[in-house]
Amino acid sequence: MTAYICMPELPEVETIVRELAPRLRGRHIVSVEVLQPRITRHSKTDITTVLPGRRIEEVRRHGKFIIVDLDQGCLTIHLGMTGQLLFDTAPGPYTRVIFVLDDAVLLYDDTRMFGAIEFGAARVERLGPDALTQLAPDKLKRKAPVKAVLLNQAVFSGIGNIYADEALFRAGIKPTARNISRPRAEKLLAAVDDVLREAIEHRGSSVSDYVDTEGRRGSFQQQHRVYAREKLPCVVCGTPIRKIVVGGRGTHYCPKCQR
DNA sequence: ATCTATTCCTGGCTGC
DNA sequence: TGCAGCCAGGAATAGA
Repeated sequence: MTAYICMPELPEVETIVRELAPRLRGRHIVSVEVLQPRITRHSKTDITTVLPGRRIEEVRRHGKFIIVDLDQGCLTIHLGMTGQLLFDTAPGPYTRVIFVLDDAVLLYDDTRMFGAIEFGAARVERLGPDALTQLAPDKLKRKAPVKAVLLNQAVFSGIGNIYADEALFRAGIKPTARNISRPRAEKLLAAVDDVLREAIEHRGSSVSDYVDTEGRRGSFQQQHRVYAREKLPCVVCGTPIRKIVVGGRGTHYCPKCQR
């Protein structure tokens, strides 16, 4: 099977949570096997001893974090770059954690191991408000480049590299702009909300030609206007899209439409 | 307090 | 053709 890369940002995690919640709600965890200890590096509690016997009450999301509420405590999952949750699949070379449930086996696969699984919500508590809630424009007024502010999960949580670039394009704001005005901040937050909701409708963005067994995965990559479009013509004005580095991340923008 | 650079990790791509 | 070297990026960390 060809692996697909979904670059899990808020819309991708939301899509996964919507699939996961009805399948996990009410189930019990039978046993847990950690094949790669690095994945549980942030956990203060050994998940292999604390999880067996727990009942799953709910699955929800904050930013890019998946939160599995249990009858006692919760489990927090971050997919990093390449994390995947797979039901009833044979373990492969990148299977890092195996959850045996009362009616299924759930695998956590992750090639690059940037993802993390921990007992408790310590890291979630350090996050800013979820990017799909009502956001305060004044929080964007900082000295750092506005794109770096968008990526700062302590300011707003859930926006990653793809949707930061896409929202800045839609708002007509250059990624390197600093101390942006109130009207521009409001415009940018409206663009963030638009792009995230549209992406959720498309089940997120998938990078590569992979189609799963149901024939559906994210398709929002077809709507990308700047991300991964370096040197291609701007969809609005035809100017070649430029790629620079902002906040240590590859950043795509239209030099004419974004000021 | 805020900002910036570096680190982790590996598949896939580039170029010699 | 083969392989070294670089690139991608979310979040933690160290340093400014």
